[in-house]
Amino acid sequence: MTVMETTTARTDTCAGPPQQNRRPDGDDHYTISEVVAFTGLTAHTLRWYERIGLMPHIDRSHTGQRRYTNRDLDWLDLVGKLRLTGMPVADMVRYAELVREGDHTYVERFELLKTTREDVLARIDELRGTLAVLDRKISFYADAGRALASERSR
Amino acid sequence: MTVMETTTARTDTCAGPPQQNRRPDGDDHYTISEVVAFTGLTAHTLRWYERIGLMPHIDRSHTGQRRYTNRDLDWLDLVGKLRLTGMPVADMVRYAELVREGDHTYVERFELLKTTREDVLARIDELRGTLAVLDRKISFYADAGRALASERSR
DNA sequence: CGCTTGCTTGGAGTGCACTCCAGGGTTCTA
DNA sequence: TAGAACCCTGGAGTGCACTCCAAGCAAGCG
Repeated sequence: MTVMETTTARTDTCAGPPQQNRRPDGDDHYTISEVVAFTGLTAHTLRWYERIGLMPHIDRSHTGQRRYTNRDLDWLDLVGKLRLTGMPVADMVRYAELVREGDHTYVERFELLKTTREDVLARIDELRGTLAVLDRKISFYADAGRALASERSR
Repeated sequence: MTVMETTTARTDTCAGPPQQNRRPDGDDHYTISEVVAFTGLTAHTLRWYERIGLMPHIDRSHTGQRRYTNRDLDWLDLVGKLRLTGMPVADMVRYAELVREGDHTYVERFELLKTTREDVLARIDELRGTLAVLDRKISFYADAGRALASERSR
């Protein structure tokens, strides 16, 4: 029995609600510019992701142009989320390698996700700390502004 | 009447609880390596901050070595917080310029702080979104792990 | 006094994550 | 079938935020 089928990569495409405007599985071949429209990334960046191993090798048309699938879009969604966490690209490449290597990397992937989760929580806490400082300064400025206003109206 | 005294910079040093191990105002002269210990920044970075205008000109000893004051440390605390928000250095330099320019930049500083606050709130929300995705994947992996375990024990 | 450690400078170098370019082939629309 | 718009490649360039270097002066110690 195989818990995760690497060939269909269900484990790594459960990244959220599906995007709109997708074609049904089966005739899901998107050009690079369509993927640009979906993801907001540039074509340059998409090719670069592929070069550095952050994307699997993308299918090609008979003339060599890239044709992305729904699965590729799902993967890009996940990558987008991981990028938002501030995870370095090198770490995402590592994760992509683990996925490619198959089921036996399960534990390492799990650990990586949990570590990332902790990092995100820590970052949120950090931001809450800066928010407190910001609020203190903002209310200081607001008070100063009120003092200025009453000064002016006198 | 002057709402904010730029010379004492009270407005820009209310950044939080004071650091430990500081000397009392009056004989507060710290070498660059002491400031490194306080802030966690490198000496290179401290000099670079000064060069780009993110720090005011720092006092010098009779031989030309930098002597930081408590006020400088307060400012570095604030810079550290702003840096944690992800604010670009160029924007922090802009803020530093506003402080140097005096009271008439009050409104602009206020706006800048409020914008930063909104950015931080948006960033926290973004991170919460990624956290949701991460949690979904993590629980997926946990379930897969349990399935694997029961498989093994059978 | 010599040695180690610390500080000074301008300018060059680094690592990251893209971003763009030249020079070509392909696909779509009128 | 022509022209516009799109896509391909390897490699070079960009912007940010540091980070380091060389060469020299200064301070503390045995």
